[in-house]
This record gives sequence, structure tokens and C-alpha cells, in this order.
Amino acid sequence: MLALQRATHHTLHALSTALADLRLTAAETNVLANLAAGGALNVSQLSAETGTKPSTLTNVLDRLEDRGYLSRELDVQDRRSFRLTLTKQGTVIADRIGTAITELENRALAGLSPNQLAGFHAALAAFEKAC
Amino acid sequence: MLALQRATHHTLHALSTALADLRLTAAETNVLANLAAGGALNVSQLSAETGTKPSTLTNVLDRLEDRGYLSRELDVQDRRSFRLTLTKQGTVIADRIGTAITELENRALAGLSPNQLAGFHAALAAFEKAC
DNA sequence: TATTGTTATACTCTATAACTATA
DNA sequence: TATAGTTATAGAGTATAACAATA
Repeated sequence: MLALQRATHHTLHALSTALADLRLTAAETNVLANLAAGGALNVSQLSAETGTKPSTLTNVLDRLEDRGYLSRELDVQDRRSFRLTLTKQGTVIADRIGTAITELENRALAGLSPNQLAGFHAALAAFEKAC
Repeated sequence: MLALQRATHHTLHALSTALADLRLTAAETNVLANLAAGGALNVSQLSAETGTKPSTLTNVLDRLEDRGYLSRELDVQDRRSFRLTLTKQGTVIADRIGTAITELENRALAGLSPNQLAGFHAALAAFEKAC
């Protein structure tokens, strides 16, 4: 578990360095990456994906909305909630994030066998399931 | 990488729940766990282990010292730095943390084969090396 | 001169409780 | 009544730059 935390810390630093010109915090980057990967989520779903409380997300979403990267669109099915959708500009940024993540992953994991990778994914899934 | 972050979030929540009565933050827990695992480190070494800056650690170490869990002992070899050593009380707490971590790991990873576990460790090491 | 660690500062992350609007 | 999300609040995490003490 300590190694897991350490690896996460390191990847966040590396990602932040690779994307320094975007001037995004780790939480902002994480939100954009999750929206790019998961489509138009609402706040609850994003909260579950990122492991943070809705109230924590409010400020992050405010900043991303102010910068024109996403919009809160009232969900016509349930008018208590919003669909969080990336703007054109936000999609461009999110794509850069996705590319940077993929490059980091490829570079870091290049030397591993398919078997080792499968074990890695299985362990992550096991932690998510058990915790 | 998103899954890695998510797994870390989940494990931190689970650990915090298991140790709720200790009233420690994640950073405090992490410091105690690293000192228990690594012996008497100095601030620079702890900074490297935890992935945080020395200035970030100052407040965490202050709180842990105030609570009687660790002491800063002047390093006679290099009087600019401290050896961070757990007190008796701190060792007891750190042992509980270590036990809780081991239990969580055992529970989460119980279903995995030695091969899968090996792949997991290899991937973590690869991320630390590349990032 | 360089390094270790702290202090001062500013901003972000985080959660809880209270609240509004909707279901 | 219950749920989605925000607001208000308070505390903790985070880094940078300036600093003191030591190497």
C-alpha cells in the first residue's frame, strides 16, 4: 500500500510536469481526464469516479467552468442534477491530458510482459473491490 | 493511471476508517508508517519516501511531535539535520498502522495468484522508476 | 558557497453541516 | 421525505521564496 501511494504520487508529479503549461491542479486534471473517459457525467458519478465529495468538486468545477473547459447543463430528466460536459476547448485540453497519460503509461510500463500487466490490473481491481 | 489513483484513494479511505479512533490524517498516518518501515530517517529522506516537500512535512511533524509520537533528534554527524525517531507511544501507534495495512492488503489481494502479485509489484516499481 | 530544515505566505483540497430546489 | 448539488466554514495539504544554522 505504501508503494501504491508512492507510485501515485510519482505519476501525479510526472503528469503535472508534462502538462505544466496548462496550469491545472491535480484535481482539475483528474476531473477533465475522467470526463473525457466517461462522457457527460453528473456530479455524483464524478464524485464516485474521483473518490471526492460533491462539495469538494464544486470549486474545481467552478474554476473549470470559468476557464471555459466545461459546462453544467441542467438534466431535463432530473432537474436536480447537471450533466457535466466538456466544451470544445475543454475537449482539446482533455485530449492533451489523455495523450500525456498514455505516453507516461507506455513509457513506464514498456518493459513489462502482458502477464505482469494483467496482474497489475487485477490487483488494482481487487483494491477497489475490497476497499 | 486513473485506476491507480482511484485504488490509492480507496485504500486511503479504508485505512482511515479502520484507524478512525486514532484521529490521524492521511499524511500523519503515512509519515508514521514510513518511519516504522524505514527506521530513523531525516526530513529529506522522509520527503523522498512520501513524495512531499520538506516544508510540507514541517507541520505534520510538529503535530506528531506535539502528540508525543516522534522526536526530532539532532544528528551529531550533521548538525543541520534531524533523525526522526518514533517514541514508545509512537511505535505502538505505528505498529497498529502497520497491522491495519497488512490486514487490508491481505484481504484485498487474497484472491490473487503469486504471479499476479509479482506483476503488480513490477508495475509499481516501473512507475516509480520512470516517473 | 551549498545544504538542511523552518518560517511566512498563498492557494488548493477536503469534509461536515446547513441549505435550496427538485423528486 | 429523500436526493442532487451548492454554500459556508474550518482545517489540512501543497509549494515557493526567504531565512538561519551548519557544512
